[in-house]
Amino acid sequence: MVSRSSAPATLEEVARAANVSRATVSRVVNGDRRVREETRSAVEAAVRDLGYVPNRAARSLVTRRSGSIGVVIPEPTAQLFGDPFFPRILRGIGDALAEDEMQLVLLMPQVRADEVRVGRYLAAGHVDGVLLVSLHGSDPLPEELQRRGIPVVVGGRPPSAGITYVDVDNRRGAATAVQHLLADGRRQVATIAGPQDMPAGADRLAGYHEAIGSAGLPPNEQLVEIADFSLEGGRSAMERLLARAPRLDAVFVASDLMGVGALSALQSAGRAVPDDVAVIGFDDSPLAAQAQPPLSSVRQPIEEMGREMAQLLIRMVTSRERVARRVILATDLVIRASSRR
Amino acid sequence: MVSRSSAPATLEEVARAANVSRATVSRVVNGDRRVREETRSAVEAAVRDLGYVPNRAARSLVTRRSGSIGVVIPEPTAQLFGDPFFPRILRGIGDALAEDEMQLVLLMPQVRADEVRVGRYLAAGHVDGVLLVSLHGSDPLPEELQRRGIPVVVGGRPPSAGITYVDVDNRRGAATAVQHLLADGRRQVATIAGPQDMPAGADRLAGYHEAIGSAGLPPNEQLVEIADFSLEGGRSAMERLLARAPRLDAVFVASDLMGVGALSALQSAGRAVPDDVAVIGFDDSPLAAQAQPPLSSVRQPIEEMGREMAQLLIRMVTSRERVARRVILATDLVIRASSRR
DNA sequence: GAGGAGTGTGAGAGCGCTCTCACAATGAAG
DNA sequence: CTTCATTGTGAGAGCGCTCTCACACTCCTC
Repeated sequence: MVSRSSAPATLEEVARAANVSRATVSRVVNGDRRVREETRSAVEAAVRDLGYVPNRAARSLVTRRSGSIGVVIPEPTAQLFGDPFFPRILRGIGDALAEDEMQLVLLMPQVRADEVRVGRYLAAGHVDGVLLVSLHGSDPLPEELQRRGIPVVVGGRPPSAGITYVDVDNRRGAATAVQHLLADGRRQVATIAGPQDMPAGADRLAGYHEAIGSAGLPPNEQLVEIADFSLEGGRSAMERLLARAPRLDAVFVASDLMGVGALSALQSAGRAVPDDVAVIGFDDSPLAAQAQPPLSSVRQPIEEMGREMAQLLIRMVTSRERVARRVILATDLVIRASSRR
Repeated sequence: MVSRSSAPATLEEVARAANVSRATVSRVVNGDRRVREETRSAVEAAVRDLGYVPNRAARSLVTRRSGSIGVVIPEPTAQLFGDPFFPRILRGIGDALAEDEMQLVLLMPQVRADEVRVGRYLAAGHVDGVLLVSLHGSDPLPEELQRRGIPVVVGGRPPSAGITYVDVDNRRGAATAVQHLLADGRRQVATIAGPQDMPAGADRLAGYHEAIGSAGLPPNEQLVEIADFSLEGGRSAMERLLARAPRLDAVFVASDLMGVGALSALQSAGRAVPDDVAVIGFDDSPLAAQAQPPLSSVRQPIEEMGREMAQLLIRMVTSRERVARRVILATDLVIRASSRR
């Protein structure tokens, strides 16, 4: 029966009810093994009766751990995708944190001033560790925090070494997509790449080049266009490619949003997909499945990325180990009508 | 100069450095006016010198306030939109909370079991208040928390009265869109509505009916289709409408995603937009502007909604007032090519 | 000049918890 | 039967902060 009294129960009260000391209740609550089975069950009964829930503040005060971790997602990253990247990675993070009863404190700096404020906040030690999801690689925050001794895990490849991070295997994912196109008999495989100052953009282009090279084909810069990950950007990049290399018979597009733009440009140009031109996107966002024709795409394990980040961070926080690790998650190629003969 | 010593400075140390008592430092830090100007600046200097930051846990322990509020976004809501509803509302909330130095603790229950866990967590008093963003109206959580004396503000119209909430004026927004179509000379104005168990879905349909009625037109259920807020749902709903009422000359669609689906169905059916059929969507998501032709839409002030929710909650937390309030935010009609002759 | 009404400051209790240390009780080893 | 671990438990000291209360000073007012 949960007590209906206004003030929540304290350790003291539970101890009195169970006829033991505060210390013993604390042991039971925190899973210390050295408690007689009999005592333990008496305490557990008292905890249940009084509806006792430990006071986080009091616990934090003595353990010097807040039980919460900060998740920093700069505004541009949050807005970037039409597809639900943002909720999905948060979900993965949230899942993993919930298992350890850790709180997720969300921070979304929008302007430079916010970033400074957020940095100060994090450095003040209000959280036990920090997860940083950033698609642009230029953020100085992770190194700064690391220098102050605050555990940090970055999502996506960070600019500098020495920082623990989790990334999707953009390079291999892209290469696999291109290999698929080549195996299908396509010979003029173009690509619409993302911004080259973003690791995801650069890595996917590298994967494209790698696959082309491995197939023994000569590199051809006429077949490469850089765009900005937007639908409109994809459309105009496709138009430029068609103008420059009218004989292309396939295109690997570094995001689904751009892929949908490319499809629309191909349609306007009277090219049939996949008969004249095969298209493969990246992200496997809901958009891809709903496109006309449905767009083949490289699927990223976003939730898993979040979960992995959180788990790495928790390990750093609890073990105080400071070895930089990196985890690269594999992608899956999802074949749909846009690349099927 | 920020101290480089490992342990962060405490009130005690600041007090010693400034040659005053702990109480006085506390007064300065918390902006108590009754401190001599001279004393105050001495304390402030010491704070700066030592890089003092108050320990949240210690403060919480005595004030019985955690300085954080919980934001609950059930998974389906987070995933629902292709448009960035989720980051936008969080951004509004985050902004308002940052002004009062409140932490945003994010909770994303996915399954029923999570909801129970989250409910327990919130009821345990680990947060000072709760914001609940839910598009489905059936959640029992807000009432439960309210009963336990925890301040709650809901985003979107909740099922029961007596709960403070912030909503967008879905009804008026829809009515305005339909009025615009009618004023343009359209006479067979259809609608693709959202799920009727969601307040946003029901309210937008009500707005449609209201505008039709106000114009003195007879209600015609042949012109109403219910869909599920998805692109594919919009497409097939449009097909059904065309089959049933081939002479329709306009359609108000309760979301942009469905609107884009409707556009594609109209195109397949050989209807020119806006010449044969005018289309207006809802949400003003990025999708709307990128559609072909660009889709007119009803813009919702999402960030403002988040900000308003947070401000209402903060007021409830600090003033301990428990009067249920409601705030309805106005929408804007954004006219694009899809409804322009 | 006595009494009040501020105003500025310090002493000290205590928020609810963890954790060290001491100690009792038990059993194994010599 | 002592000695020494081993195990189970309690006493008590804080963690860093806020807030009440008391007190020392002003500065008026009659």
